[in-house]
Amino acid sequence: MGEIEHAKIIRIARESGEEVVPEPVDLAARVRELRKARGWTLEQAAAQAGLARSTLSKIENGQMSPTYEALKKLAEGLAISVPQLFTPPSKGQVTGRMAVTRAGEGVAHLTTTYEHELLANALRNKQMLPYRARIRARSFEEFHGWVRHDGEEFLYVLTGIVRLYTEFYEPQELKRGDSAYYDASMGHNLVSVSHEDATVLWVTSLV
DNA sequence: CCAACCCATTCGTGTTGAAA
DNA sequence: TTTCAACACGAATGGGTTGG
Repeated sequence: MGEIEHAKIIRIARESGEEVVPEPVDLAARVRELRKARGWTLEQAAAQAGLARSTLSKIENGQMSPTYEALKKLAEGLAISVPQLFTPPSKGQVTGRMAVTRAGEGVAHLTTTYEHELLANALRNKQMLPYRARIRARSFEEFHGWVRHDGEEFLYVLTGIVRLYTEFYEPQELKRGDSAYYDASMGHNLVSVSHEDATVLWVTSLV
C-alpha cells in the first residue's frame, strides 16, 4: 500500500501544473517579455545577441520581421532555443518565485510506510518535489513490491538510521548526514533501522 | 528649474535578392 | 539591367528620470 501512496503524491504533484495550450504568440511581445524578464535594456540585449539595438527595437514593435539569422542570434543571446521564441511562457516560468515553509508547517500526507510532510506546497508547476518524511516502515515486506516512478530522487537522512533498498544495488545503511541520489525509475524502498523512526529529506525531480 | 543622462523609437541610408 | 521591397545599421530625436 505504501508504495502506491508514495507514487500517488508524486503523480498528483506532477499533474498539478497547469497545462500550457500552444497558441500562436506574436514574436514581438515574446521577445520583449524575455528581455524584460532578464532586466535588460535594448542595448544590453542587442549586445548579447549581436544585433543593433534599433533592429531589436523594430522587432519588438513589429516594425520588422527578423531573418532567420537574426532569430538565431536572438535566441543565442537570450540563452534559449529558437522554438522557445515562439512558445508562450508557461505560467510558472516567471522568475523570482519563492515559497517558505516553516518547520512543521508542511502539508501532511500519511501512508502506512511513510509520513510525508510536503514542503513548498504552495508553489505550483515546480520542477522539484521536496518533502520531509518519517520512515515508519521497518521491513522490506511492508511494501508491496518496488516503489518506482519517473524522475530522479535525492535523499538526505535527518535523524535516525535508514536502510535504502534499491533494485540494482546492495541495501545501504544511511545514518544522519548521509545522503543518496538515484534514478527513481529504479525500484527503491526505505525502512528505518534505528530505534526511533528515522526522518529524511527527500527531493524528487518532476521533469 | 534645468542640465545631464539613460533608454527607446524614428529617420535616413546602404545592401541584397527577386521580379519585371 | 532597372526597379522594388525588405533588412539592417548608425545617427538623430523624443520621453522620462535624476541630481545639482
